[in-house]
Amino acid sequence: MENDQIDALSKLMKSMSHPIRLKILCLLQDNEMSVGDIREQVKTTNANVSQHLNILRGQGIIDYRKDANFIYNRITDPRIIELMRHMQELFCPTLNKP
Amino acid sequence: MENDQIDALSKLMKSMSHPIRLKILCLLQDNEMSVGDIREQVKTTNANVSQHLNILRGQGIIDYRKDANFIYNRITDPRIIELMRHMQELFCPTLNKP
DNA sequence: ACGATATTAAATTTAATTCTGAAATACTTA
DNA sequence: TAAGTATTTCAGAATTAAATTTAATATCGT
Repeated sequence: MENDQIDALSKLMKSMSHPIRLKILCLLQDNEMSVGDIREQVKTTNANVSQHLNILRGQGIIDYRKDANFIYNRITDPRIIELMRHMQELFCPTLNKP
Repeated sequence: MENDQIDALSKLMKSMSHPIRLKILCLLQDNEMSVGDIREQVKTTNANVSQHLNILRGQGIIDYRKDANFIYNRITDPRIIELMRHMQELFCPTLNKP
């Protein structure tokens, strides 16, 4: 594995590994959500959520659509959904048990 | 997914997502390696490698065995190997192509 | 035991993130 | 247009992480 790829992957992982951002990604696995909805779940300020969303957008992980004065966010990169699924499977034993 | 699990996973990911530590994990995917060997590949100081190894040890990701005045490091958690493999598959298109 | 090499630990400095609160922008409805 | 709601931006303070330097410990071969 080459150094460029390692750097790129480490940036991606770093952007995902903040607890608030990881929780946002969990929430967005299933549904798209507005900033306000996310703020409620994550229990922080609007500004804080907005900044974290920007970091995820910068990595091309999420995207948004505008409707009225709401912004609905969703995961764009299917690999991220796949990765989240796999990590939950590996590290969250209480989930996905039949 | 619960908050505890999110926090635990974010800590794990954070510990993996430093470029030097990610590279160390790549190197250790196949072989065990001494600190000096790692230092050569990663091109930094011994002390720096040692610090990063300590962080990975603290997360239970890697382990070591002593032989003479060498310390051979290896990945202990099979889930980490599995995760590394999967991430390379998803994000490193040049690898694993037949 | 001595000198050489490998490794770890502690302390300091430097740099990067994160949070907060206020102000600014965008859109909607009355 | 005025007022209300949702979101973003900005600047600074607070926190946390990283690198460097230096000192300490351990093990080998002779």
